[in-house]
Amino acid sequence: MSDTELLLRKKGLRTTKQRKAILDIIKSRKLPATAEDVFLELKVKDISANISTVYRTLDTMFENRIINKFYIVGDDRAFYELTSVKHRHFLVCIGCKAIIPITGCPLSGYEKTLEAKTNYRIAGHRLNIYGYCPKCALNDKK
Amino acid sequence: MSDTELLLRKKGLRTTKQRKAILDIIKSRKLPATAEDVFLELKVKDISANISTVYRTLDTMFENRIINKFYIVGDDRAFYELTSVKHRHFLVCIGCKAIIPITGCPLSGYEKTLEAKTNYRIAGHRLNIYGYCPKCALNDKK
DNA sequence: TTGGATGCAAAAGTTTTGCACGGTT
DNA sequence: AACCGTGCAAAACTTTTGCATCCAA
Repeated sequence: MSDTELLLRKKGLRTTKQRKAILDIIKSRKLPATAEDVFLELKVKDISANISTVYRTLDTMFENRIINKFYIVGDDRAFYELTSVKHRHFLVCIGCKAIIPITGCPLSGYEKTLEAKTNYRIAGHRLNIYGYCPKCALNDKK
Repeated sequence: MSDTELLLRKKGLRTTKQRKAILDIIKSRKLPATAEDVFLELKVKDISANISTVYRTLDTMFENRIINKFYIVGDDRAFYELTSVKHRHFLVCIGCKAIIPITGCPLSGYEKTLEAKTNYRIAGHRLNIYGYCPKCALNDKK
């Protein structure tokens, strides 16, 4: 049984062709993907899956904490990535919208402080950093 | 001339009834508002403004850096707030979706480090922290 | 007066839903 | 066999756009 199938079973989810394919795509991506990205890659791979199935599957996986879901400023669509990828953040270019991962999280330790201060049970955080990449910085003097 | 009008003029924007009302609403809110929030409050105040005008106005203000625009996990709509509010972050309850502002930013200093490391010109960041508020933590043992 | 802003209606884009059918367990 | 997942089509929801009209400068 494949790695991907195990991951689904562990959560009590049925292992269908579509789910395996969608999860494999998410796993293979170096960067977060949109529902459309997944849908198009399925087509390229000649695996039939309806767009509503893609959304439902991504939603199910999000609820089962297999993947994260988030938004990036400048783009109104949801992005998805494996929750098991090493914790990281993204640096987003305001100009060309390119996103690059940043290694090292500046928030280690902070969550505990906050937990004590607020009495919330902290589950995680989402941080994106915005700026201009070297190329766009040249075109956009501000 | 009102404060709100000055803010618009400073950016070279025309001061219309709708723009003043929309900006006043954003200013009066303690927490970020959605386009719909603004639209409904306009109605309550009996100020006629079309939903497309609300979006266009918010967009114009976003481009002129009068307001910020961002998303919160669990809600697919855009939120807006004044850029001039003191820099802050939000703690979002995964259960009841309540959001509370957090004082103190754990990222001061980090951006300069990153600028040196990446050669990007950093403009800012967006951080949200997720967890369960005391009430929801009781109902959702995980 | 004139160019930018608004209202209206229609469309675009993303995401969700009802229902019948099909596939996993 | 029972139940969950999928396809399809339609709808819901958020956001954008074209165009005529209106209004601030």
